[in-house]
Amino acid sequence: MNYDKVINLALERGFYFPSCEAYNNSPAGFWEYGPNGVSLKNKFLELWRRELVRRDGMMEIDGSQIMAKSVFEASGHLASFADPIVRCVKCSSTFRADRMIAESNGTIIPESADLKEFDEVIHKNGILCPRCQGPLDKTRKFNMMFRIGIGPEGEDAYLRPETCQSIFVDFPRLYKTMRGKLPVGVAQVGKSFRNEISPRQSLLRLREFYQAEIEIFCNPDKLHDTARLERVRDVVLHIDNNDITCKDAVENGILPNEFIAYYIGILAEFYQKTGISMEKSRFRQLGEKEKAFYASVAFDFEVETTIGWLELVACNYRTDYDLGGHAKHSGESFQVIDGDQKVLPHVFEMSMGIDRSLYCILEHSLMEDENNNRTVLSLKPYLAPRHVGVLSLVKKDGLREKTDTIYESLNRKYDAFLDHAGAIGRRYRRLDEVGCPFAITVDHQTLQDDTVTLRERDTMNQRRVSLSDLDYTLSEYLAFPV
RNA sequence: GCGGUCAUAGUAUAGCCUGGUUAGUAUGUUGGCCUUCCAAGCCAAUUACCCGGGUUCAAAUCCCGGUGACCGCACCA
Repeated sequence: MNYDKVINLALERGFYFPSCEAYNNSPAGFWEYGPNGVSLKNKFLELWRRELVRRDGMMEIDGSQIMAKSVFEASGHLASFADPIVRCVKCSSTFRADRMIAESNGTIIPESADLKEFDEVIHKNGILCPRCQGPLDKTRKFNMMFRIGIGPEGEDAYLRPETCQSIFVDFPRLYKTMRGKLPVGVAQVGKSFRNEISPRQSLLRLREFYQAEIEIFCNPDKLHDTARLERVRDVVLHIDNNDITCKDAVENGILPNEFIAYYIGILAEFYQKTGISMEKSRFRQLGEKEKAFYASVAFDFEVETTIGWLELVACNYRTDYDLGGHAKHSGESFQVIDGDQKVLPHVFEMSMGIDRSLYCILEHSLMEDENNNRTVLSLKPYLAPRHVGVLSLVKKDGLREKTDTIYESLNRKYDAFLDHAGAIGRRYRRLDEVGCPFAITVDHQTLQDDTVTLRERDTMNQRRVSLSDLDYTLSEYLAFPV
């Protein structure tokens, strides 16, 4: 299935759509989730909590989206989350200053260098616009963080460009009050904000987007954690073009240690359960130039879609970059006691893009069933926005009332959807399209023996189920995997 | 940000070149009739010219500007 089909489904069936549609000057890069999208997202996050947060005994927090300027001085975002750009006065093309200079005469200036250095090199060498040979304006920095003003004085603060900074800043309190013991994971789900130059492709490149981040604080001397690795030793990873178990990946040096292998393992098991095709997924180790400024080792979890490979999760070993930075800037201690050792913990993170993950789930789940002339969103039942359709075969003879009663008995526990209108086949098709895995239909026999037909989405098979068994049957079918 | 293409109902489209129609069609949606399990049929209703300015007696149509989308470049923790 392709991008166009997915976005069409998203627009038509209330998964997601552009923000502020009524206003024609609304900027790009902002999208909203409709009812089916929210329901899918909630269930995806419930799976995430089950498979990662609860499985590993992590803590979850919910931090502020607006954070003090100091936080981003310490984190390096003010200096490094920005590109030096230079603009042509004549044709107003904009270039990355460091790259343009390198291409023009081979001078390598680090992108984090002082802006004057760029201007000096441009001036001395008489570098002109590579496109039109026009003169170049002064180099300036484009920071991708949204700056905002707090209070009447408009004091500088920023919308967070990643959710994890509050995890780092909160770490000492969490560790003390929640009886922390290394290694300990802290997780957070929420919005992050980046002022992308050109947002594209709906959920895939947003200016305001959801992240689910996990930061695992660990003792750098204790990364050969064989006991943990045992739990996922046989999980097969597709990594750098090999299919290899977690255990073998460590032994062959593909993964640096048991600790990281364990987390990569549970992450892989989580994604397996989302319905994203594992044959179209891979882990990829990033080279020196691709890595983020804080990472010493980095793996991306990537998924192949009809518009290419998408990065869904960035797994970074951030060392003590963050806690060290915050300790230095705040003057607070971020060291903790681990056994008889005083350590500044290192951090391994799994930073997940939720919106992109949801897109991949949709694209990998959407099917065209030519034989039955229908579109089916073959979601895992536990992720389906609607669990069960509750339909009356016809409205008359008391069937409507009976159906309403059954619906009311289900709709607190399940995402049930009541529908009396139109031909039964049409109603089944509509449910198929939003991924509803089951439908029960009330017919005249129901009035006699309290049974209904239970129709299964993927096979279209039907069987009769007694109303007294319905709750049990549904709860079995819709349960999250163990 | 740059270049190219484009913008008409929830969705897909006709009409634009050559200005004047009640802005057409399909599908969807809603209500009704019919109907005892897979997009049937019939009746009715419903919904649109991206925004601003200009030209003109008259603009969906021509011109300018803006915004957005798609593709390419660049960018992308």
